[in-house]
Amino acid sequence: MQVTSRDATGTTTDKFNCSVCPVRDHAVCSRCNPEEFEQFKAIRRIRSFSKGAHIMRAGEPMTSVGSLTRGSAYLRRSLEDGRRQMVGLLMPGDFIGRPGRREVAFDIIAGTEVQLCQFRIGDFERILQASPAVSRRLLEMTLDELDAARLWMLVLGRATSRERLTSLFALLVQHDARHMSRKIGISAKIELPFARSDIAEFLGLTIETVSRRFSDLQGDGLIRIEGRRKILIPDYLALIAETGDSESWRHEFHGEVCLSSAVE
Amino acid sequence: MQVTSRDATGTTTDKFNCSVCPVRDHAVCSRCNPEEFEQFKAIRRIRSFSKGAHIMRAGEPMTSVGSLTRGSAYLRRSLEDGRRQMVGLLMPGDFIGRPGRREVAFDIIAGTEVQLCQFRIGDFERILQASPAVSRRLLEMTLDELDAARLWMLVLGRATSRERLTSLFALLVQHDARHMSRKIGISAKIELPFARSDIAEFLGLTIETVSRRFSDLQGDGLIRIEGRRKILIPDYLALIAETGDSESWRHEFHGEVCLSSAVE
DNA sequence: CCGCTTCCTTGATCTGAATCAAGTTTTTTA
DNA sequence: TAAAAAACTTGATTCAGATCAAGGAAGCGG
Repeated sequence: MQVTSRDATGTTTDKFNCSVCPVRDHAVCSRCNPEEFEQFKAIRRIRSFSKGAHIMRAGEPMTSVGSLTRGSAYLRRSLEDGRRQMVGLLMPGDFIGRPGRREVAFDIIAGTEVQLCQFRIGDFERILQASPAVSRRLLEMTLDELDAARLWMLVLGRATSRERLTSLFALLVQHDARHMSRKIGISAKIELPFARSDIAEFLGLTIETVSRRFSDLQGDGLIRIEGRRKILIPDYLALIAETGDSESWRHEFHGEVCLSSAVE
Repeated sequence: MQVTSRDATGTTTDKFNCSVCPVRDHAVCSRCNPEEFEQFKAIRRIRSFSKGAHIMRAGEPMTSVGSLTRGSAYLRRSLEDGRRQMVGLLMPGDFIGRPGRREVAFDIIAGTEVQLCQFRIGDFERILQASPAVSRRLLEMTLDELDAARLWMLVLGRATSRERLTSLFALLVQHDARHMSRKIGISAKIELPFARSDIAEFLGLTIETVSRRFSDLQGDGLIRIEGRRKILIPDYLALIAETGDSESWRHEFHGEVCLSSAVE
């Protein structure tokens, strides 16, 4: 059983109830049988990180893995002269860490206040070995992330700055839709989990270019900027028509797009 | 048991001996017990594809999965106006296809003559359900591919054309090293599995830019172009110093870099 | 509420890679 | 083995996004 501890960025508590866990039905533990679930409960440790904190740093030993339960975080990798690229976006339910590897490969940074449900890597690996339900779920999640990473490689390799920004909006709308298990209407409102500089790092652009494209898209009526971190998308289909790959952004909805107009 | 069949691009044969399979010790089946191994043997189907052939096409139903046993292939994804990006490189031992998904997400194209060891997706999924060894191995392979994809996202998002090309060379040297289980000396010779236009698609550049950077690197003595598809790298460390991320290309060797000079 | 800092926007200019345009070399085919 | 096609290289020009530079708006700490 875990001793309660505290460090610079986070706190540990055992007062956490899995039955009201916000990611209970899509995290790595979501397909466990009751017995496996008890094992996880016994070894879990809830921690929180404040916005901007490093959850892990590339190169340091990987001591724990776990699920992101609240907030959002991102994976980042840097070139030696400081150029940076975000290489992944972590939303509630996503798994953090890599069983079978002893060293962290990417910086993981809290984009907002973040809450994690962590396990020491050895403890987790023991459950992983023993439980086909857990390893199957983790495989499924990893395969999904691999597909998403490859889809994003197309954006980074070939899309224009306008296409990149509209693709990011489409991605965020979908994330919301999936996690809120809400259907998307013709219009949508998204909360940006990042500052402009983070968006630039995500898209492989500079902050100035990102800012200009925000203005352009607003000028063209494709988005409405409502305060620094909120944007309204009056017509989702018009937006994805600007991504250069509307087919896959429509398709990725898994058939949940609601085409009815007259929402706005 | 599989009936022998033939189609436009490939042939099926049952004359294939797993005990001399070139990827026996790192493919998805490499950790099976003898019983599981027999199951694979019973359902496998060997097929070959000629250079340039589509092994699978994005959007079509995924009917089979399998291992690449000989040759190399790549994953590609296109924007609607035809811009293309390679999003993965498949070498012998790599797994093709995605259990749990019914539709192919990427075009898969044979870069050379290719030989595959395929299974019908349903057959494979049955073994995957039953065998922890197979699902653990597939998880491990998928996690490795995810890391590789994310590393490449940094190249596509932030690297200059010169850095992209040197990174590709570093990647190919490492692939060789890993598959030949041969240590890398200070100098290396690589066989390019692609034409210039494929390299351009891989790097997110145009063919003209790729050609110019080849010439520049040769002019600077970092490579020697020996025929269309062979290049000699006289000094690997000098080459990776040009990638903008020499640390990770050195590191990725898993400590196998041989620093002894006087090889050339 | 004020001053400070951080974040964001906009403008002017520059630059690396794209595009357009020939040529050259290699490979294929007849 | 000659002709045609495909693959590659090099040069001139253009352009999207980077860089350099300045100012404005929002959040914050006292």
